[in-house]
Amino acid sequence: MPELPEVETICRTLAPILVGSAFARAELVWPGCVGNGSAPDFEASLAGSICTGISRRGKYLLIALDHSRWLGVHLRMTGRLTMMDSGADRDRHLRAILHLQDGHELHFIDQRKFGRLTLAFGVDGLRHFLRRLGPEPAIDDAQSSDRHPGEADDSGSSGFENVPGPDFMTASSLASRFSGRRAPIKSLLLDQQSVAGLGNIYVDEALFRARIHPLRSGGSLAAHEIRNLYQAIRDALAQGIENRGTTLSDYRDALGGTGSNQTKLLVFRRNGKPCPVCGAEIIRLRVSARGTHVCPRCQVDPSEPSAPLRPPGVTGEG
DNA sequence: ATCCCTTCCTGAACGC
DNA sequence: TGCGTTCAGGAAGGGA
Repeated sequence: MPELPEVETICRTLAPILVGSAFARAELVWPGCVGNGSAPDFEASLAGSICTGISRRGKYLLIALDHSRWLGVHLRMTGRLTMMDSGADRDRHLRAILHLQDGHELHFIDQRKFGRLTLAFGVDGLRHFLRRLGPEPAIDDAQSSDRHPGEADDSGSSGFENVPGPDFMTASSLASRFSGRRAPIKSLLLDQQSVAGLGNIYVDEALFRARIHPLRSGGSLAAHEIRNLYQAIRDALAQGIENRGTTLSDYRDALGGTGSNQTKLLVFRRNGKPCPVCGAEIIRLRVSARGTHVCPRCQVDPSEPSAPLRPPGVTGEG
Protein backbone atom coordinates (compact mmCIF):
# COMPACT_ATOMS: atom_id res chain seq x y z
CA MET A 1 0.00 0.00 0.00
CA PRO A 2 2.01 2.96 -1.14
CA GLU A 3 1.39 5.89 1.20
CA LEU A 4 3.30 9.15 1.49
CA PRO A 5 6.72 7.70 2.47
CA GLU A 6 6.56 5.10 -0.29
CA VAL A 7 5.56 7.62 -2.97
CA GLU A 8 8.25 10.02 -1.73
CA THR A 9 10.84 7.24 -2.04
CA ILE A 10 9.68 6.38 -5.55
CA CYS A 11 9.90 10.07 -6.43
CA ARG A 12 13.49 10.30 -5.19
CA THR A 13 14.63 7.10 -6.90
CA LEU A 14 12.95 8.01 -10.17
CA ALA A 15 14.19 11.59 -10.42
CA PRO A 16 17.84 11.00 -11.40
CA ILE A 17 16.85 8.92 -14.42
CA LEU A 18 13.61 10.53 -15.47
CA VAL A 19 14.10 14.28 -15.10
CA GLY A 20 15.44 15.69 -18.35
CA SER A 21 14.52 12.61 -20.34
CA ALA A 22 12.06 12.48 -23.22
CA PHE A 23 9.25 9.98 -23.62
CA ALA A 24 9.20 8.16 -26.93
CA ARG A 25 5.77 6.60 -26.59
CA ALA A 26 3.26 5.10 -24.19
CA GLU A 27 2.30 1.45 -24.55
CA LEU A 28 -0.99 0.83 -22.77
CA VAL A 29 -1.07 -2.88 -22.04
CA TRP A 30 -4.35 -2.34 -20.14
CA PRO A 31 -5.94 0.91 -21.39
CA GLY A 32 -8.19 1.05 -18.34
CA CYS A 33 -5.28 2.43 -16.33
CA VAL A 34 -5.73 5.83 -17.99
CA GLY A 35 -7.56 8.03 -15.51
CA ASN A 36 -9.00 10.61 -17.87
CA GLY A 37 -9.58 10.98 -21.58
CA SER A 38 -9.14 8.25 -24.13
CA ALA A 39 -6.23 5.88 -24.42
CA PRO A 40 -5.26 7.18 -27.89
CA ASP A 41 -5.29 10.75 -26.58
CA PHE A 42 -3.05 9.69 -23.71
CA GLU A 43 -0.60 8.04 -26.07
CA ALA A 44 -0.59 11.03 -28.41
CA SER A 45 -0.02 13.48 -25.56
CA LEU A 46 2.86 11.60 -24.02
CA ALA A 47 4.80 10.91 -27.21
CA GLY A 48 7.72 13.32 -27.50
CA SER A 49 7.11 14.92 -24.11
CA ILE A 50 10.07 15.91 -21.98
CA CYS A 51 10.07 15.33 -18.23
CA THR A 52 11.07 18.63 -16.64
CA GLY A 53 10.65 17.69 -13.00
CA ILE A 54 9.07 15.32 -10.53
CA SER A 55 7.32 15.87 -7.25
CA ARG A 56 4.80 14.38 -4.87
CA ARG A 57 1.55 15.63 -3.42
CA GLY A 58 -0.14 13.37 -0.88
CA LYS A 59 0.01 9.92 -2.43
CA TYR A 60 0.17 11.31 -5.97
CA LEU A 61 3.38 11.24 -7.92
CA LEU A 62 3.51 14.27 -10.23
CA ILE A 63 5.68 14.05 -13.33
CA ALA A 64 6.02 17.49 -14.91
CA LEU A 65 6.10 17.54 -18.71
CA ASP A 66 6.96 20.36 -21.06
CA HIS A 67 4.21 22.68 -22.33
CA SER A 68 2.61 22.95 -18.88
CA ARG A 69 1.37 19.39 -18.60
CA TRP A 70 1.66 16.88 -15.77
CA LEU A 71 1.32 13.13 -15.50
CA GLY A 72 -0.27 12.27 -12.15
CA VAL A 73 0.25 8.70 -10.95
CA HIS A 74 -1.76 7.14 -8.15
CA LEU A 75 -0.63 3.63 -7.16
CA ARG A 76 -3.60 2.86 -4.88
CA MET A 77 -3.19 -0.61 -3.38
CA THR A 78 -0.74 -2.62 -5.44
CA GLY A 79 0.68 -0.25 -8.04
CA ARG A 80 4.39 -0.11 -8.79
CA LEU A 81 6.51 2.12 -11.01
CA THR A 82 9.81 0.56 -12.01
CA MET A 83 12.51 1.86 -14.32
CA MET A 84 13.75 -0.94 -16.53
CA ASP A 85 16.24 -1.34 -19.32
CA SER A 86 15.13 -1.77 -22.90
CA GLY A 87 13.42 -5.09 -23.58
CA ALA A 88 13.06 -6.01 -19.92
CA ASP A 89 10.84 -8.91 -18.87
CA ARG A 90 7.17 -8.09 -18.57
CA ASP A 91 5.47 -8.74 -15.25
CA ARG A 92 2.16 -10.59 -15.59
CA HIS A 93 0.45 -7.56 -14.02
CA LEU A 94 2.08 -5.02 -16.33
CA ARG A 95 -0.49 -2.34 -17.25
CA ALA A 96 1.57 0.23 -19.17
CA ILE A 97 5.07 0.94 -20.41
CA LEU A 98 6.27 4.51 -20.82
CA HIS A 99 9.17 4.18 -23.26
CA LEU A 100 11.93 6.76 -22.95
CA GLN A 101 13.90 7.91 -25.96
CA ASP A 102 17.15 6.77 -24.30
CA GLY A 103 15.84 3.19 -24.24
CA HIS A 104 14.72 3.02 -20.62
CA GLU A 105 11.21 1.73 -19.95
CA LEU A 106 9.09 2.93 -17.06
CA HIS A 107 6.84 -0.02 -16.19
CA PHE A 108 3.52 0.56 -14.45
CA ILE A 109 2.62 -2.73 -12.76
CA ASP A 110 -0.60 -3.11 -10.79
CA GLN A 111 -2.07 -6.44 -9.78
CA ARG A 112 -5.46 -5.11 -8.75
CA LYS A 113 -5.97 -2.46 -11.43
CA PHE A 114 -6.89 0.30 -8.98
CA GLY A 115 -4.00 2.58 -9.88
CA ARG A 116 -4.34 5.30 -12.52
CA LEU A 117 -2.20 7.41 -14.84
CA THR A 118 -3.84 10.79 -15.36
CA LEU A 119 -2.75 13.69 -17.55
CA ALA A 120 -3.42 17.24 -16.37
CA PHE A 121 -3.25 20.15 -18.80
CA GLY A 122 -2.24 23.57 -17.56
CA VAL A 123 -2.01 24.83 -14.00
CA ASP A 124 -5.80 24.88 -13.72
CA GLY A 125 -5.93 21.26 -14.84
CA LEU A 126 -3.39 20.31 -12.19
CA ARG A 127 -5.27 22.21 -9.50
CA HIS A 128 -8.46 20.42 -10.50
CA PHE A 129 -6.66 17.09 -10.40
CA LEU A 130 -5.46 17.80 -6.83
CA ARG A 131 -8.63 19.55 -5.64
CA ARG A 132 -9.59 16.90 -3.09
CA LEU A 133 -6.28 16.94 -1.26
CA GLY A 134 -5.94 18.57 2.14
CA PRO A 135 -2.80 20.03 3.71
CA GLU A 136 0.56 18.45 3.14
CA PRO A 137 2.52 17.19 6.16
CA ALA A 138 5.85 19.04 5.97
CA ILE A 139 8.30 16.32 6.86
CA ASP A 140 11.70 17.31 8.21
CA ASP A 141 14.19 14.98 6.68
CA ALA A 142 17.87 15.46 5.98
CA GLN A 143 17.63 13.82 2.57
CA SER A 144 14.69 15.85 1.46
CA SER A 145 15.19 18.66 -0.97
CA ASP A 146 11.94 19.85 0.58
CA ARG A 147 10.81 21.10 -2.76
CA HIS A 148 7.09 21.10 -3.14
CA PRO A 149 5.00 22.14 -6.11
CA GLY A 150 5.14 25.87 -6.51
CA GLU A 151 7.93 26.52 -4.06
CA ALA A 152 10.73 28.82 -5.05
CA ASP A 153 13.25 26.99 -7.16
CA ASP A 154 16.48 28.42 -8.49
CA SER A 155 17.38 25.50 -10.71
CA GLY A 156 15.58 26.81 -13.75
CA SER A 157 12.64 24.85 -15.09
CA SER A 158 11.36 22.29 -12.61
CA GLY A 159 7.96 22.21 -14.22
CA PHE A 160 6.36 23.53 -11.04
CA GLU A 161 7.29 27.25 -11.18
CA ASN A 162 3.75 28.47 -11.73
CA VAL A 163 2.02 25.90 -9.54
CA PRO A 164 0.67 27.25 -6.27
CA GLY A 165 2.29 25.52 -3.30
CA PRO A 166 0.23 23.35 -0.97
CA ASP A 167 -1.01 24.36 2.44
CA PHE A 168 0.84 22.60 5.22
CA MET A 169 -0.62 20.59 8.04
CA THR A 170 -0.63 22.35 11.41
CA ALA A 171 -2.15 21.41 14.76
CA SER A 172 -4.76 24.08 14.02
CA SER A 173 -5.64 22.70 10.61
CA LEU A 174 -6.21 19.31 12.24
CA ALA A 175 -8.26 20.84 15.04
CA SER A 176 -10.58 22.60 12.62
CA ARG A 177 -11.09 19.39 10.64
CA PHE A 178 -11.91 17.38 13.78
CA SER A 179 -14.08 19.94 15.52
CA GLY A 180 -17.65 18.76 16.01
CA ARG A 181 -17.07 15.54 14.10
CA ARG A 182 -18.58 12.33 15.47
CA ALA A 183 -16.79 9.97 13.09
CA PRO A 184 -13.88 7.91 14.48
CA ILE A 185 -10.55 9.73 14.38
CA LYS A 186 -9.16 6.95 12.21
CA SER A 187 -11.81 7.61 9.54
CA LEU A 188 -11.02 11.31 9.60
CA LEU A 189 -7.29 10.68 9.21
CA LEU A 190 -7.87 8.34 6.25
CA ASP A 191 -9.80 11.18 4.57
CA GLN A 192 -7.24 12.87 2.31
CA GLN A 193 -8.88 16.23 2.96
CA SER A 194 -7.73 16.13 6.61
CA VAL A 195 -4.11 15.38 5.75
CA ALA A 196 -2.78 14.34 2.37
CA GLY A 197 -0.78 11.14 2.25
CA LEU A 198 -1.87 9.01 5.19
CA GLY A 199 -3.15 5.47 4.63
CA ASN A 200 -3.95 2.52 6.82
CA ILE A 201 -0.40 1.76 7.96
CA TYR A 202 0.70 5.24 9.01
CA VAL A 203 -2.66 6.14 10.57
CA ASP A 204 -2.39 3.16 12.94
CA GLU A 205 1.22 4.04 13.70
CA ALA A 206 0.48 7.72 14.32
CA LEU A 207 -2.51 7.01 16.57
CA PHE A 208 -0.44 4.59 18.62
CA ARG A 209 2.39 7.11 18.95
CA ALA A 210 -0.12 9.72 20.12
CA ARG A 211 -1.77 7.21 22.51
CA ILE A 212 -5.16 7.87 20.93
CA HIS A 213 -7.67 5.08 20.34
CA PRO A 214 -8.82 4.93 16.70
CA LEU A 215 -12.50 4.81 17.72
CA ARG A 216 -12.35 8.13 19.58
CA SER A 217 -14.59 10.61 17.81
CA GLY A 218 -12.74 13.48 16.13
CA GLY A 219 -14.61 16.05 18.18
CA SER A 220 -13.66 14.40 21.48
CA LEU A 221 -9.95 15.13 21.13
CA ALA A 222 -8.51 17.69 23.52
CA ALA A 223 -6.11 20.36 22.25
CA HIS A 224 -3.09 18.62 23.75
CA GLU A 225 -4.11 15.35 22.10
CA ILE A 226 -4.32 17.04 18.72
CA ARG A 227 -0.85 18.53 19.24
CA ASN A 228 0.46 15.06 20.11
CA LEU A 229 -1.24 13.61 17.06
CA TYR A 230 0.22 16.31 14.82
CA GLN A 231 3.72 15.43 15.99
CA ALA A 232 3.00 11.68 15.83
CA ILE A 233 1.92 11.95 12.18
CA ARG A 234 5.13 13.77 11.31
CA ASP A 235 7.27 11.29 13.24
CA ALA A 236 5.62 8.21 11.75
CA LEU A 237 5.96 9.57 8.21
CA ALA A 238 9.54 10.78 8.71
CA GLN A 239 10.54 7.35 9.97
CA GLY A 240 8.89 5.78 6.95
CA ILE A 241 10.84 8.01 4.57
CA GLU A 242 14.08 7.43 6.46
CA ASN A 243 13.59 3.68 5.99
CA ARG A 244 12.66 4.06 2.32
CA GLY A 245 9.10 2.88 2.83
CA THR A 246 7.24 -0.12 4.22
CA THR A 247 7.42 -3.29 2.12
CA LEU A 248 4.80 -5.72 3.41
CA SER A 249 4.22 -7.33 0.03
CA ASP A 250 4.04 -5.36 -3.22
CA TYR A 251 5.82 -2.10 -2.55
CA ARG A 252 9.12 -1.43 -4.34
CA ASP A 253 10.87 1.83 -5.14
CA ALA A 254 11.46 2.91 -8.74
CA LEU A 255 14.65 0.86 -8.93
CA GLY A 256 13.00 -2.28 -7.57
CA GLY A 257 14.39 -1.87 -4.05
CA THR A 258 12.42 -2.77 -0.96
CA GLY A 259 11.93 -0.54 2.06
CA SER A 260 12.79 -1.56 5.60
CA ASN A 261 10.17 0.29 7.62
CA GLN A 262 8.13 -2.92 8.06
CA THR A 263 10.72 -3.95 10.65
CA LYS A 264 10.20 -0.69 12.56
CA LEU A 265 6.40 -0.69 12.79
CA LEU A 266 5.11 -0.37 16.34
CA VAL A 267 1.61 -1.83 15.99
CA PHE A 268 0.60 -2.32 12.34
CA ARG A 269 0.05 -6.05 11.66
CA ARG A 270 1.63 -6.84 15.03
CA ASN A 271 -1.58 -8.18 16.57
CA GLY A 272 -0.81 -10.91 19.09
CA LYS A 273 2.63 -9.46 19.73
CA PRO A 274 3.61 -7.34 22.74
CA CYS A 275 3.22 -3.58 22.71
CA PRO A 276 6.72 -2.06 22.41
CA VAL A 277 5.87 0.40 25.19
CA CYS A 278 3.94 -1.56 27.84
CA GLY A 279 4.07 -5.19 26.75
CA ALA A 280 0.32 -5.68 26.53
CA GLU A 281 -0.87 -7.80 23.62
CA ILE A 282 -1.66 -5.76 20.51
CA ILE A 283 -5.16 -6.41 19.21
CA ARG A 284 -6.80 -6.02 15.83
CA LEU A 285 -10.13 -4.25 15.31
CA ARG A 286 -12.11 -3.14 12.31
CA VAL A 287 -12.64 0.59 11.90
CA SER A 288 -14.04 2.06 8.68
CA ALA A 289 -13.79 -1.41 7.16
CA ARG A 290 -10.03 -1.33 7.72
CA GLY A 291 -7.90 -3.67 9.76
CA THR A 292 -6.87 -1.58 12.76
CA HIS A 293 -4.13 -2.28 15.27
CA VAL A 294 -4.09 -0.92 18.81
CA CYS A 295 -2.48 -1.44 22.16
CA PRO A 296 -5.47 -1.86 24.50
CA ARG A 297 -3.50 -0.45 27.41
CA CYS A 298 -1.77 2.55 25.80
CA GLN A 299 -4.77 3.59 23.70
CA VAL A 300 -7.82 3.89 25.92
CA ASP A 301 -11.00 2.62 24.30
CA PRO A 302 -13.68 5.34 24.53
CA SER A 303 -16.38 2.72 25.16
CA GLU A 304 -14.60 1.30 28.20
CA PRO A 305 -15.09 2.73 31.70
CA SER A 306 -11.97 4.58 32.77
CA ALA A 307 -11.32 2.27 35.74
CA PRO A 308 -7.52 2.36 35.44
CA LEU A 309 -7.56 6.11 35.90
CA ARG A 310 -9.47 5.91 39.16
CA PRO A 311 -7.23 6.60 42.18
CA PRO A 312 -6.41 3.51 44.26
CA GLY A 313 -8.90 2.80 47.01
CA VAL A 314 -11.73 4.76 45.43
CA THR A 315 -14.71 2.67 44.42
CA GLY A 316 -18.01 3.42 42.75
CA GLU A 317 -18.78 6.66 40.96
CA GLY A 318 -17.67 8.90 43.77
C1' DA B 1 -22.83 18.64 6.02
C1' DT B 2 -21.84 14.31 7.64
C1' DC B 3 -21.50 9.55 7.71
C1' DC B 4 -21.78 5.01 6.00
C1' DC B 5 -22.06 1.75 2.35
C1' DT B 6 -20.92 0.01 -2.24
C1' DT B 7 -18.00 -0.37 -6.18
C1' DC B 8 -13.81 -1.35 -8.49
C1' DC B 9 -10.20 -5.71 -8.83
C1' DT B 10 -7.10 -9.88 -8.16
C1' DG B 11 -5.02 -13.45 -5.63
C1' DA B 12 -4.16 -15.54 -1.26
C1' DA B 13 -6.14 -17.98 2.34
C1' DC B 14 -9.63 -20.14 3.98
C1' DG B 15 -13.75 -23.95 4.73
C1' DC B 16 -15.98 -27.98 3.31
C1' DT C 1 -8.21 -32.01 -5.29
C1' DG C 2 -11.33 -28.65 -6.14
C1' DC C 3 -14.74 -25.55 -5.63
C1' DG C 4 -16.85 -21.52 -3.48
C1' DT C 5 -16.31 -17.82 -0.05
C1' DT C 6 -13.92 -14.26 2.42
C1' DC C 7 -10.54 -10.89 2.94
C1' DA C 8 -7.17 -7.16 1.78
C1' DG C 9 -8.19 -1.70 1.00
C1' DG C 10 -7.84 3.90 -1.55
C1' DA C 11 -10.93 6.75 -3.24
C1' DA C 12 -15.19 7.99 -5.81
C1' DG C 13 -19.97 8.12 -5.73
C1' DG C 14 -24.53 7.48 -3.88
C1' DG C 15 -28.02 7.25 -0.38
C1' DA C 16 -29.79 8.36 4.16
